[in-house]
Amino acid sequence: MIDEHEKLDFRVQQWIFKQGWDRLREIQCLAIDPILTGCTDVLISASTAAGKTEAFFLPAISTIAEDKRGVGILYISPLKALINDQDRRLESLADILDLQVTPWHGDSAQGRKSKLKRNPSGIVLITPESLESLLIRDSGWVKSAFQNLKHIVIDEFHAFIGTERGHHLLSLLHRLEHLLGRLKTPIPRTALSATLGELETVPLSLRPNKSLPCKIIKQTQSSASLKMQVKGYIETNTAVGDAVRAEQLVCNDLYELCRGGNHLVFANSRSRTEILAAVLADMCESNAVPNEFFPHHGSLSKEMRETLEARLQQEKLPTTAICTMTLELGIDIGKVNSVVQVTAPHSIASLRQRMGRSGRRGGASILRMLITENELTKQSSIVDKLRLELVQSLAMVRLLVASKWYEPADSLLLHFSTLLHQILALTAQWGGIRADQIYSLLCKDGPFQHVTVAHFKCLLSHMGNTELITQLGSGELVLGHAGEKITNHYSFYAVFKTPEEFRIVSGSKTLGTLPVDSLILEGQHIVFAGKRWVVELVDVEKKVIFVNRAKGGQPPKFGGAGMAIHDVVRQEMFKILSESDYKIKVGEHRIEFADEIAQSLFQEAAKFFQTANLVKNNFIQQGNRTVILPWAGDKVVNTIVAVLISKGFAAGAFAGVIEIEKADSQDVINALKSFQTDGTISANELAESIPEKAIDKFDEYLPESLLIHGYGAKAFDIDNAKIKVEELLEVY
DNA sequence: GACCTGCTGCGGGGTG
Repeated sequence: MIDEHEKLDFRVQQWIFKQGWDRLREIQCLAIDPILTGCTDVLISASTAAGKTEAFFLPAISTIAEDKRGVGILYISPLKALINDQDRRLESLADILDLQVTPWHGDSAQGRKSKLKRNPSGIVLITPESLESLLIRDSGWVKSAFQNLKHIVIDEFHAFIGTERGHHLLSLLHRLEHLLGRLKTPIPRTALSATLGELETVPLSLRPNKSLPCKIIKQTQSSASLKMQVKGYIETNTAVGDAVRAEQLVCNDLYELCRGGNHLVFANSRSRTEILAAVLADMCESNAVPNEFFPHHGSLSKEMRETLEARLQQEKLPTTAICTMTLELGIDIGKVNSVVQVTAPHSIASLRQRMGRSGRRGGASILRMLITENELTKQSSIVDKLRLELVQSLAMVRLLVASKWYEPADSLLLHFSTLLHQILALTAQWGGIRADQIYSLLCKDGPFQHVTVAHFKCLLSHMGNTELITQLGSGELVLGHAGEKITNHYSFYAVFKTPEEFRIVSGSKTLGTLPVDSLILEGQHIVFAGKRWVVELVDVEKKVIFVNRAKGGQPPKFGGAGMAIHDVVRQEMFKILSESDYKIKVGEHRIEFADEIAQSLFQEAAKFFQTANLVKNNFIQQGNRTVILPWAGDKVVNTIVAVLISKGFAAGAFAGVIEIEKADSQDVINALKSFQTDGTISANELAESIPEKAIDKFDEYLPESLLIHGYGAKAFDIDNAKIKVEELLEVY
């Protein structure tokens, strides 16, 4: 392995020598053979700053050093900022081999693009959207410029897996291989990712038709350790809306923990990011010290974000960024002293990604979680009594540390919105194309393999009826009037959309706005602005949700909406509550990772859990309300809620706990028994009663039947809901 | 009380 580098181009070896590296790292050595030979896909999984990019580029560049006709390497990134970073990092290596590097995205220099158009060669760094625009507008040039393409590499691959954009990317790569006549001799793909976990499933996400094998290269367990702590806070009954006062305790600790060093504080929402940054800046001012706390999120200007990124990277002044997921991906900010997570993380995959941002010079990663729970009153909801935000956080730490598990992509999604986009894109690219060609390219051999011929026919005929496409006398399909209009606008290229917001209105008063990507059913109970509401009417046209006040105790602080929590996380929560123990076993020892307040909050929750006998008691009657504790993921929970609403109950779910108003538990049990035995309710049927089903960008152009089908597959899981209901009913 | 990502071609005006 020591001499592995000698297989690289002589000039690449010289470059390595000039960097002062005494030897290549393990993943870099392991990547040399598979990338030089080019007859396999490669997945490189290693932490941030472990040299993944070089692991790909050193051998890949060696294979194109001699033959410079045409573009040799295509690098694809989810972010423009990463392309700019990569352009800088490749400069010296490319210079030594006299290779052209061209960043190609919406904001990159026109001059360098024109130069590539005249003389295509070297390395192109591009986004999926820019690649789409090249295929549609200039596929002839792409065909000749990429004729000699030897490698495709995808950075931050986990950011694409399971998403609409990821499906778009797979479709683009398949269309590119088709255009270049390389379906039989596929161009090897390399995926780079820092997210560890179930790597065996990833090759299928990289090439669904398996026309090339995939070599997995994984960083062996680094000696770097992880230090983590969960800190608890109790919020005394603050007036609702006094967000600043509520965050003061957390800010006192943040000030002590972070001042003087470089840290990232992940706050989960833009508004909380702003509040924390403002409170901390005020604290600096009143203590007469320079401010070193700054916000970073998607609504801030590019300039503000870049200034803060540069300040973090330079490490000249102590800096703490209070941020959302904008600082989660691999933008070049160097490593920080520690990472702080305020409020429960949304997924273990993102927690792992955030954690990897700390750990300087091979030292330990340091992660703290600051979790605030409400002080209990007589009115407190069961979500508060069970301290579910804290319990979820403890469960996620355990899964992160002990089991190396992370949330897999939902493989049941049908991606009809993206399929419609790709039909339009293919038609625009080819000018005219036959239906059977589209079907085999996109569905049979491409990434939309779940789509049946019947679905595809239904979609095409609807697209014909709505003038998105038109069939010529020859049988070929071309763009229709509506299709021309959509594809001619630059907004066509991206498959994801910025979600529209619905106004929440009570009487004549607007309470605020809510993105429509969450489940909203008429009759559903929701929490908004710290109060309980029942949805009366959804006006899809005007984008308004009319609500009325609902009675029934103090609403829970946590879990009214948000990202879907996975089954495995809820089961881990149930496990630690029923065992009254969250500590992590290592050999004979049990590792404590919670501070005193978090420990006592957990004990409170565990005691409530035991006293109410919640191991067995799945249906709880509280006055005229019934509460169900299914300990299941949100897809199953949402399915049970929708089933109950379809049977006339007023149901809602918070943090995975189902609450049914004005309902006797025996009636609820009977309703669930009939759901289990009558076998008539399908996901499509539940989806039909959803007022607004158009979630993804091109959903509005889908025929109603496919819209329902796609929504049903995305929101509901009848099979697993039945299994869960059977479990719940076992003792009843 | 979620969060994030991306995009064309052209015309007009200023600068060297």
